Amino acid sequence: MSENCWLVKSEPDTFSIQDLALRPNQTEGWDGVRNYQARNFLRDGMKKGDPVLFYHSRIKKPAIVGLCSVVREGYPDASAWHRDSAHPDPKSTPENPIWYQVDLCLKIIFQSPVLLENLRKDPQMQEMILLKKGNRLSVMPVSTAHYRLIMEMAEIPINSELA
DNA sequence: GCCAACGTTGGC
DNA sequence: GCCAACGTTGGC
Repeated sequence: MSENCWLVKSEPDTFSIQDLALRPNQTEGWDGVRNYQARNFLRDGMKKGDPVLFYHSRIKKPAIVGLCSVVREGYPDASAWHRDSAHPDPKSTPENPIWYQVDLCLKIIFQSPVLLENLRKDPQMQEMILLKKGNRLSVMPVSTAHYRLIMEMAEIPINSELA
């Protein structure tokens, strides 16, 4: 089992971590991503068991609000060729899929979410992709060091959810 | 293959 | 709600 850590963004008005908690098995297919760099992480990078931080964007206080893990590795995103998809892409077909997704299962909703503003204040966090100016990636890797610091900030005992 | 125009993201 | 930054598209 690999040890890579990730972060996914979601607008809570569209899909929040509370929505994830209500899904069967608290698991959801992470579909609809239409960016090649993010697609590559979904298709090639994310492995079963990898921890995935869940981030709420486009709200007053953007924050990392919880932790999930990858329960199914990259497979074609069928929403691309479904009629009423929110993100249709006629170039992607079952024979030649362009877009990929993983399945994510909820592990923890943080009692104390890690606010973006607090990450910005922390000198140890400045290299996070999330904090880079103009960053729009919705799926990105997180270093193990940053992951541990974030879990610390969220007051999650470090041994409880690693591995 | 350049680059202007466009649509989208996401912090503020 | 605004707008800067970004990725994609398409004319040339």
